Order: sequence, then C-alpha cells, then structure tokens
Amino acid sequence: MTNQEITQILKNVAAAYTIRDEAKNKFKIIAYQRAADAVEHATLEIKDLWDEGKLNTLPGIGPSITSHLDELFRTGRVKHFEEVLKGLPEAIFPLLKVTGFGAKKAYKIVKNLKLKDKDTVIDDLIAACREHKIAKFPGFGEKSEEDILRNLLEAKQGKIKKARMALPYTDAIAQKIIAYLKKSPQVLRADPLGSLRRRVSTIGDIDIAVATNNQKAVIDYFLEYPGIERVVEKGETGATILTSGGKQVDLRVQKPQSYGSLLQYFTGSKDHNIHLREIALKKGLSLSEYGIKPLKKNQKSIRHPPTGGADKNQNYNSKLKIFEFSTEEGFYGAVDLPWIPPELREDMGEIEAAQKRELPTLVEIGDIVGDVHIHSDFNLEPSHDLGISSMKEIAQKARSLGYQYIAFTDHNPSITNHTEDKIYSILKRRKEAIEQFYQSTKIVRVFNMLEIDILADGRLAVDDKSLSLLDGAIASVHGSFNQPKDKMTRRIIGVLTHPKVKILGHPTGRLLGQREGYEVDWKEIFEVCLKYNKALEINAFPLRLDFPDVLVREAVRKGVKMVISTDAHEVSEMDRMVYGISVARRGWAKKGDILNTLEYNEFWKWLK
DNA sequence: GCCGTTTTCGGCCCGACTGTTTTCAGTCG
Repeated sequence: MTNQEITQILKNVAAAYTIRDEAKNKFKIIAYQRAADAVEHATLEIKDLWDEGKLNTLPGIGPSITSHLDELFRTGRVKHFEEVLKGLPEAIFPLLKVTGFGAKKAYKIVKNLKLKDKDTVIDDLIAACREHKIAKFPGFGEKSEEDILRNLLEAKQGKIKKARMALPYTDAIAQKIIAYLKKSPQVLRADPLGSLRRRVSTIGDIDIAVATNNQKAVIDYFLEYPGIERVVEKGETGATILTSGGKQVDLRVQKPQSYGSLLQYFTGSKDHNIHLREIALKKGLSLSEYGIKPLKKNQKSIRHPPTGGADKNQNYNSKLKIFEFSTEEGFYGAVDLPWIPPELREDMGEIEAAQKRELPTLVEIGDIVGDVHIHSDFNLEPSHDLGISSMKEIAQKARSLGYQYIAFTDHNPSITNHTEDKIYSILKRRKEAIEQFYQSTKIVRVFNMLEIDILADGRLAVDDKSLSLLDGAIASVHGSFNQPKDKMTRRIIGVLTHPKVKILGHPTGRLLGQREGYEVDWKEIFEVCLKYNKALEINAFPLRLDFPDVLVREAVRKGVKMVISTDAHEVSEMDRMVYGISVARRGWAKKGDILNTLEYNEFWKWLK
C-alpha cells in the first residue's frame, strides 16, 4: 500500500462526504482532505510509520483516521470507508483526477447519464459530450459542455491535474516569460511564485507575479506572449494561459504597495499559509493576498498598524481597512516572524523555528568553491557516455564560476571490453595526462577521480591496483535497479567502506517522471557515512535532482555530509549547480553540511 | 475529524473566476 494509494482512498472518502451532505460534513471533509494532503506530502512511507506505531505524529492524522488506517493495513479494508462510499457509483472517482471536476460535478454527471463502469467512464463521457447530452442538464450549458470535453481529451493525453515537469526545465520556460514581461515599461517587478519559487524538484503550473500601477495593461501584454496555445481565463487580478508546450502559466498582478502580500500568498505552500493564518487569527488578524486586516470584531480597537510601529514597507489603506505590504519582510514582521526562505515554506517546522528565531542559514550558490563530478572528453573507453568538453574548457569554465578546484570523474573503462591490466594502463595514462594538464595550465586545482559502477554483485568495476592511481572515487549504481531492499543496501555499503570511495553518486537512482529510486535502508547508509566519513551526492542533473530534498533533511539531521555536483558532460551544464543548491536548501542544509564549500586544502584533507 | 501561546470545547484560511445564473454553485490555488 503506497502513500499514493492511501492518498487516493482518503480523497475518495472526502468526495463521498461532499456528495452525501456537504453542509453537514463541512469540517469532516476538510479534515479528510488535509489528511490526504498530509499523506501525499509525507516524507516517509506511511506504512513504515504505521509499523513503528507513529501514525498519529503526522499533522492532520488524528485518532479516528489512525484507527481506520490501522484497519486498512491489518485487513486490507475499512468498514467505515465502505459504508461512506456505499451506494455511490464508482465511475465518479476517475473523473476527480480530471481538471474542472470536483466531487459534485462528477456525481451529477455520472448520475444523470447513469454511468457505471469506472474503466470506461472517460470515454463514455466524451461520447456524451459529442452527442450534446450534457448541455441539457440543469446548471450546465453549451460552454460548460465544451470545457468538459476539452478537459477530458486533455486528460486522455496524460495532461492530468498532476502532470509535473522537472524544475530546471520549468525554470527555463518561466525565465523566458519573465524576461518577456520585464520588457514592458509597466512591469516594475516580476518574480516566480508557487512551487517554482519554493524550488520544488517537479513543478506543475508556472505562477508569476508582477508589480505594476497598470494592471490591465500588463494582463493584456501577457496575453500577447508569442508562445500561447490558448487563454484559459482572464480577470482583473491576473490571467491563465496554456503555452504551446502544454504548460499552464498563471499571472498575478498587484500594485507595488501590496506586492509583498501577493508574493507571500501565492508562494505558499498551502499548508504553510494555513498555519500562518491560524497564528494570525489568534492575534485577531486576517491574512490575504491584499494584506492584513483586523478581524471585524477587533476592527474598532485597532488604530495602529499590526506591528505596533511605523514600517516603511507597510501602509494603511483606510478605504479598504487593510494594512498593505510592499515586501514579504514587512508581511511576516506583522505576525511577529522573521522572513522565511521560500524553500522552507512547507509547514515542516519552519514556522516553529522562525518563532524561536532558529531558522538555519541555508547554503548559497556563492558558498560553492568546487565541482567534483564532471565528465571530460578524455577517452578511457568508458562503460557509459563520455563528456564532450576538454579538460582545458572545463577548467576555464570552473575559473569563470569562481571555483578553486574541480574533479575529473569520467566513467570507469568498460569491464566487458578490457582486462584489469588494460584498465590499469588506461588509468595510468589518464593520471599522467591530468598531472601534465595541471602543471602546464594551473587554471584551477584538479583532482584525479573516477565515477565507478557498483556492479550487481556488489563489487566495484575497478580493482584495488587501479584504484590506487586515483585521488578518490564516486561510486554509483547504473544498473540492476530492482534488487530487493536488503540486497541493494548491502551492495552499496560494501563499496562505500572502501577507502578510495568517498562519495555515493546520485544516491537513489531516481529519474524524475520516469523511474522511481531503488529501495535502500537509508538509516544504515547514514550510519556508514558517519562512521567512515563518506559523503552523499546531491546531483544537480535536471532529471535526477538526487538526493531528494526530504532525504537531504534526514541526512542533515543525522550530521551526514554531502557534496553538490553537476555531473556535467559539457561545460554549459556546469551552470546547473544552482539546482543542486535548491535541493540542498529545501533539505535545510547549511554551508557546513556541504563539503564542496571547503577551501581546497580542507577538501583535499577530507579526500585523502 | 482535527487541534490547542485565549480553547479538551468550539472553532476550523481566503478570495478569484467561470458559467449559468438574476444572487449562486462549483472549482481552483
């Protein structure tokens, strides 16, 4: 039973309560939805949590849902859920994943059309739209029938609500649109919002904020963006488009004096904002994207700003009876909190840390002084792809990035095509080439490393004699991903204890949207890393972003060190370090947690 | 059904947009 499956069950229960009697079940519905969100965003497998008896430590999961899930894990079913779902056609549930459908619309349509088969409901409904049956239902019309048909067709193409794309690709699209917006003289500021600003590894919609004194002009200008497929919606405060690449982009505009509130509100996350509002309510304040206003019952008593003093970022709008904030700092200050970095805003303890003034100082791109996972074009007849840039190009790029050192970490020579002696002679030639390169150029310091396959049987693809030629090695799993958890854990620990292996490369092996990571006992790996002074890699390659942020946070808690590296196969890819930084920051990593922030001499000492 | 720096009872985030409506229902973030 995966978190995803449990999420789905809880969402279905919430939908069932909504259909039965929304008014009566109002808060029960919210509770089930929040429980579903909690499971969906959980950092650990819920099943593991249940095994340890810690299910109710998850915020949003209380005694009642705990006992239901307990029944689910023990017997595979939940009597109470079955009762709630009883009598509802199961054809409604696939529709809930389609844009534009909520519980009620799905139920109305399924009931009116008497649809029964959950496997064909999407196709059945497409046919019904084409026969114009929907427009005749009360509350529906021709336009809504068109919308439903289009959303169903898009869902069939895989464009479901949760179609997400890796951060670096989405970031590139967003930067292009922001650059376009900034060309307008009406645009005073433009920033990413939402999961993009929080630097989540995969992004659904792109959200962008603009500060302007002419909202209408900016919205009109946005709707002239060349890459538009169609306009989804348009209003006075923003607009939504679909790009020709199928990405949804939301624009939000706001006047400059309220821009801080807008940034804060739409950066989220939803859970962070809800928590923040709860705190504000207790202070008699109501937060919104427009600012902060005293609750009605307190309105008369409040004559001064929420912060109790003058703040140049704060302004009282007496017409709207609301305090406006030009910056986020002012907004957070009004509820007695320091500014919280967007990467932390997941309601995972950051608000409590902010209240205690214990927010971590997160690692920054400027802290990085070396990139220790780079593939050059030195041909050592490798097991995987060669880089395409020369050592000199790489070193020059490193210098332009302000680095003190780099490591050449080409893949090991393939073991199917070479004997151990042959591998030794190739690596000896490579060691001489690297030394000669450094002596003749001295552009940046250079380490002679290698990225070595961890073979299926737990051996390294390079023997000890050849390993002795290296300054150190990254060990990575590049095949046999489907081994059982225990075997995979032994396989990794076996090589990680080798003195020359210093770093575990892209530790989970995941490829975003393509492949789940393999199963490993991270507790054990963390212990080995601590005991033998090894590092885990945060690999900034766009489809990897591996180590994942939630595991980075676990590693930080345990004191396990990490490196952030690009795995570049071409010099321009060395610019991707910033995405590794994003992952590290979301994992609450400080400069001291990341080894390639160390000066050359210190890093060298760690490596030896 | 969940939860606690006013609370173990009595609250529960806030607003925009669309379509079908003459004041609202549903969905989204």
